[in-house]
Amino acid sequence: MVSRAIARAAVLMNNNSGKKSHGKPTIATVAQRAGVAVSTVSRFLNGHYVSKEARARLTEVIEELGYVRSWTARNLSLGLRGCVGVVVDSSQDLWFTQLLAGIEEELSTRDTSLMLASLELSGRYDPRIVQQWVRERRVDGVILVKSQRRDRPLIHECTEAKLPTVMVAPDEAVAHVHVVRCDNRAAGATVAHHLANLGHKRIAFAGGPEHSVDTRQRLNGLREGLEERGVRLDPKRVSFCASYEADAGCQFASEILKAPLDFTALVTGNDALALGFMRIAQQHGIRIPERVSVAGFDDIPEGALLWPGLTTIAQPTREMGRAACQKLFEAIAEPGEQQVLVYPVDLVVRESTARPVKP
Amino acid sequence: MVSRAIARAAVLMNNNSGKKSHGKPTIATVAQRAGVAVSTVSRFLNGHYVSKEARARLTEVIEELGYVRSWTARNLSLGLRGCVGVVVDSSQDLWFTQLLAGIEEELSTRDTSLMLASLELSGRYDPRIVQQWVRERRVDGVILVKSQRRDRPLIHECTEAKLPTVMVAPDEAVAHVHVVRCDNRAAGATVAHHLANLGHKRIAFAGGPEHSVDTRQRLNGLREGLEERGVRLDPKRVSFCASYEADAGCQFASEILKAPLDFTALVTGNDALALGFMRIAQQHGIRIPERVSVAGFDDIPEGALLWPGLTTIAQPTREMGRAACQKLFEAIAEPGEQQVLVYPVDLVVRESTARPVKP
DNA sequence: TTGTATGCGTTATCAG
DNA sequence: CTGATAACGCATACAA
Repeated sequence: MVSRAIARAAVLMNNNSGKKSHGKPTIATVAQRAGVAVSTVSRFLNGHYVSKEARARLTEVIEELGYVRSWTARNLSLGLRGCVGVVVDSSQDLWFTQLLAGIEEELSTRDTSLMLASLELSGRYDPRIVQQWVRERRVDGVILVKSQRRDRPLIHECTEAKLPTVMVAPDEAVAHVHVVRCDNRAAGATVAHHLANLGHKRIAFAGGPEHSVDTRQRLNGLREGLEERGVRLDPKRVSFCASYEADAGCQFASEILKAPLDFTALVTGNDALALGFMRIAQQHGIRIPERVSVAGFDDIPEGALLWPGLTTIAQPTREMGRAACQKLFEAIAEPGEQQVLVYPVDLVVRESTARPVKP
Repeated sequence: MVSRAIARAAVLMNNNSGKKSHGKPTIATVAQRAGVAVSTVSRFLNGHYVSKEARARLTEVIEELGYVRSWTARNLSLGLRGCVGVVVDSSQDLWFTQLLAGIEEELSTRDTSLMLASLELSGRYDPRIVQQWVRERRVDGVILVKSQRRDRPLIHECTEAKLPTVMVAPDEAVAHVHVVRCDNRAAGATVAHHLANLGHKRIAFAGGPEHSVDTRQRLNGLREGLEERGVRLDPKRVSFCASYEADAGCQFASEILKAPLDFTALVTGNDALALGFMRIAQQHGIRIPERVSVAGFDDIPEGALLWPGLTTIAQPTREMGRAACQKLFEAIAEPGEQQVLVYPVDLVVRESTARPVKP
């Protein structure tokens, strides 16, 4: 007992003068300098009850010492990791990089780092890394981006482990997790109105995979939007691609261009499909938008880079990234109700759509 | 012997039974179950000296308990953060996202997370977040991607703070840090040979900023490569853009297209510039590659998406990301010599280059 | 409101 | 080679 008290005294001595550790001031240094207990400092740092005088003294001392708290220690004490996981099919996805910017922004305000996981890093689907995260609880929460049907087991594991989870733009109906997405139906309707206003009557739709919720909602929006303008979307002109990749758009184009085009405007399930279509169409000498107008969804940056620029629907992607992060932090702080946040979309008109030469 | 071990185990059991842990097994749980001290377990985990028997017993117990070590605690003890910083102008940069994939890959093998910082997140240059990182030592090291002249103060702060630093594809001459980059001179020479082989004699170069090291090296490589084929690069056909963005490429195109083209092939400082040029050229009805061949550097994914596809020089970007990460970990483990890793490049031929119609 | 004492899970030191 | 124990820096019941 006595020896222990002495040891403690020695420690305090050390903290006082020599700063034996990394040289950086700790909560103890601050406490001592301010003449209060460490717990008071801790309470102050976390915004709990502290007397006016102590508060003033502490702000002063902290400033003076240039003290910054150790989040590692805090996390250890709290049983946290100070790190959230972000999961996406491929970090190459351009829409995702915009989302990432929003996440990054929000993360930088807290002291939380992030771990990235691409489900398809090396060409084939492999969710094991993420499964490790949840099993070993290497992250305090996860943001699942654009998850699909094949991710169901993964999602299940997250909820099962009671790991705070936020899904962004899920292409699946999900429950028991926060969701941040855009208004796909409105997006479809907006495109519809744009094309109808230009005078298009014969419009085709080339979606992503048929079971994709995004595709279905966008298609519904398109159909309804056209009907509102008295234009009918002929089911014969509706088709689906195998994926959302540009390759699938190329394939669709190669297929459809075997016969003469019987439509004046094409709406695709997303921008990548549109770009793929445009690439092949141009290769075939088909002029856009003179011969056919093209519109997509997502507003990926490439759309603005090529000629003609792609008319598309923009989501407030960065804002959605920030929101996802905020929701995740809320969920980590106190697991509560699951919310669904729906964001409005915007039409971006570029050169790929124009009045039809002959309706 | 045996009975003593058992007795000790019993005591430890008692000691431990009162603990209110999160239910997860800790190093102590493992130690008592295996009948050894925590320090032995720790040594085992870190690959230090442990007797054969203890080693065997521990692997067994750890497997049995499903024990996973707490990296938070480890970092606290080691004075680390378990997190590296990755800094780039804009996380939207497509070349960067490929690099990120490599970094991600390497990070996932260790238990280290990452913090992202875009120097130009909100439109204007703002290195304050990164400065905070180094001052408060919120990261164990940083990877600086494509840093430029304006980043000099930042780099200085990093080295000053003795923060392990790796630079990837720096566009500046730097010392005292690890560097991972590609062979820009060879890249230029490779393009030169490709174009010369196609029969081009009148070749133009539109670089990035004039002081850019990348641009200068690529230009030198191009010039030398052409000379090797007996083609002279006319200085009148060499110009520089204000930036490496597509916009600058557009601007260059608008400018140069005011007069008739006096060259049959254009090499740009990077792919983005090439895309910008192509967009405007096509808008002006200039056919690529019939009227002018175009080649860039970097092999960003968009280059393959449009028509005609862009001929370019590919870097082993992902591998470079992994290497940067590895070097950083080495530097964190033991600060030592600064190395420069130079990676070879590859020519990717697409549709934007062809034989000139009339040399 | 403040202070005391202890826990969080590892690693490092140093004596056996 | 192994074991006991002091850091690491912070949070928080509990007592005052």
